[in-house]
Amino acid sequence: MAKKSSISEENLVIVESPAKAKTIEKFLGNNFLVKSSYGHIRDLAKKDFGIDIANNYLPNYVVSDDKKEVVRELKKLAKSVKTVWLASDEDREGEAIAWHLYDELGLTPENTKRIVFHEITKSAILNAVENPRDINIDLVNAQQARRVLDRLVGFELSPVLWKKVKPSLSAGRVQSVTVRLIVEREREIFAFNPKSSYRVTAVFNVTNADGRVSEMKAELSKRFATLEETEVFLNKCKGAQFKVSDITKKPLKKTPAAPFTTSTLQQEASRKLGFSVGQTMSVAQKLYEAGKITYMRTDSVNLADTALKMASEQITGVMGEEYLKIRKYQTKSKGAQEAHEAIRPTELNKPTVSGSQQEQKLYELIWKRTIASQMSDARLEKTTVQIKADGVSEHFVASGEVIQFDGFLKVYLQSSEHDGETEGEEDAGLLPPMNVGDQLMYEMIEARERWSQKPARYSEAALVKKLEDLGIGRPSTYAPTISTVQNRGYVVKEEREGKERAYRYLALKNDEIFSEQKTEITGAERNKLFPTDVGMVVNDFLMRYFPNIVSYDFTAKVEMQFDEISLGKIVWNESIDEFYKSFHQQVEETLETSERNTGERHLGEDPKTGKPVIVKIGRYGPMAQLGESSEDEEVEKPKFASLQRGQHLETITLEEAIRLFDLPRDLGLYEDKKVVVGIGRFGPYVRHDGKFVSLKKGVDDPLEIELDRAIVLIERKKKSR
DNA sequence: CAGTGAGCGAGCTTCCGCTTGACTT
Repeated sequence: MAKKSSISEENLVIVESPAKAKTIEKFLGNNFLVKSSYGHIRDLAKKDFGIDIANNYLPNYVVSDDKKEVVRELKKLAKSVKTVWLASDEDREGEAIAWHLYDELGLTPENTKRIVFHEITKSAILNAVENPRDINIDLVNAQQARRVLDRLVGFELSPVLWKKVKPSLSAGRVQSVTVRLIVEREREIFAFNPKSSYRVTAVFNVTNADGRVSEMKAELSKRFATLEETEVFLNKCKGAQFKVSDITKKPLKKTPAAPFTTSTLQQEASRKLGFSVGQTMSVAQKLYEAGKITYMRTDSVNLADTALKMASEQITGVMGEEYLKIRKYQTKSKGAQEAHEAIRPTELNKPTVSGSQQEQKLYELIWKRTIASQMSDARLEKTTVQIKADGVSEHFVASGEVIQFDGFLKVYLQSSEHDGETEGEEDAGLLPPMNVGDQLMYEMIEARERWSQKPARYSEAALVKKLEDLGIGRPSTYAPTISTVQNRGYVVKEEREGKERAYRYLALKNDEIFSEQKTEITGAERNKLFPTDVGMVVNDFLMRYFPNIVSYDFTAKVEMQFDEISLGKIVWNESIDEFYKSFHQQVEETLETSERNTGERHLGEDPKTGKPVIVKIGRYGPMAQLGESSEDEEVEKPKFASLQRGQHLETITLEEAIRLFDLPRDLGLYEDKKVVVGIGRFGPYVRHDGKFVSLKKGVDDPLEIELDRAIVLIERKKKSR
């Protein structure tokens, strides 16, 4: 429904989001016109930092290009109404938006009111209108300090990298710590030394009262460090009489998780639906714009009273009173500002929704999580059975769980913390009935060599969780930050194939021990974040010269300052000055004293020519160099070769680097024309008769490929056209 | 579609946090 002439209204309400504006307009009477500012309308100018450092860090704000039109319209409307209601979010950034609007639209105290609400419900909006206040200038100043600090750090640090590492690179309070996390995790993995031990499991036959026999799995309570110990144990088990030595039953309670925030939604959508964080946000945006869910960029786990009422009706109506338990959740995350509700369906009596498949799936996930958060605990009984044999000191343990009341599990299965793991717990089912003293025959006892797990590489969603734990970044920046570090070439999201690993396997059956060598695939990765060479070199540089900025608690420390500013206890530009004086000196000193950092490594000498072999970051990325450049015309110029996919400055060996200079390589003649293999701008290729055939990664290695195989590829290409 | 890597210097790059579309293949 189009509004009547917009000039006739007496009140103009300005919120941040247009979807929000539409909803709110319905709650307010005809006297109110509701418009959106589309977020911030101004930002620091680009040139000269946008800050007059000598003049108390006076910010120079300009209306952003894409907001000129918005500001023009708001200005016009503001003039035509009696009262302008600034209704941006109640957090640091929202308060600043209100202040920028006030300033830029030329408002006055007489015609302006500041209102806030944390949920988009009729009662919350009407209540806000009843209780206007003034703009909180201390909170605005805290935001200015935040903005100025980020600009100073980003715009002073990035140029240092341009001079010392490579042009166009970037550094910042958030992105540089993000890269650090990934680099350090990669090095932990590289340094990790897996240790093996033997895990022993057994299958016992349990005879029921009616004579039926069922199988029961049990695990030995101890792992053995060596094959010898394992064999000694299995020998002891030969002919041993196993008995049930103990049965304990313990009640177990499971509690639902809090409703979704941006970060937890990204994590669950990644685990259960395989979405990237960017994908989750754009699908959620669609649902939000269609009015199907509440705002998707939030750090709050709170639900509006109206939502609790809807949940209560839905749960009691469909599942019964005993499934209902209304709960209030508290946020645990550092620096949460809770300007919004948790992410929930706008109407809780709709378990499904129309739309694309992705929208349907994400919506259902949100619906289930929201409903489950207001449901009863699940009650389980956990049974643990101990099994022992005379003369054997170690014992087996079998455990089972029985659900006595499913509670919230009826709608929502929480996924485990393990990344990549999908829903469901261990295969703990029901145990067959038994009594202490019962004799059990073993069907089989197996021992399998197992390795300790290396630390897990970050997925996008796991990285977001880590950042949130450290209080770094905000709901609106998690997805963009992950794009930035990839766009800068610091991080890549990749698949890695696993490697084969041999392990020992022993089995005791019919009192005989069998031993076998088996193999497994280990270390395969899908959609995980890896640091690039540039990422590592930049991180090492920052760690050496700016450890304070890339420290994990830098953000937490400055946040404490911002809090003080927002309480009016300290003056914002004095706080910035204290930081900037020493930081700027640090920048100057680094520019003067630090060497160019290209991650250069001397691998040794080429045995054929005696020339040195080095690897470093060149203009076009990581490369190897054979020989040194020299002023002397007599001396041969050095040779260069790019590193291949999967090769890294830190780990490449002399032999691998030397082989890179074998390219381009003559394979021989085919149809009287030369066949040459090399690496070009677009990767490895085979050239024949002026035509190129690309080699697929992981299929053909340019260093290994033979003439026969190359001919196959050439012929295949000929046929395909 | 199929290398490049010296050194100089012009002119450019760059931050974080609020919001949506606007562009196509």
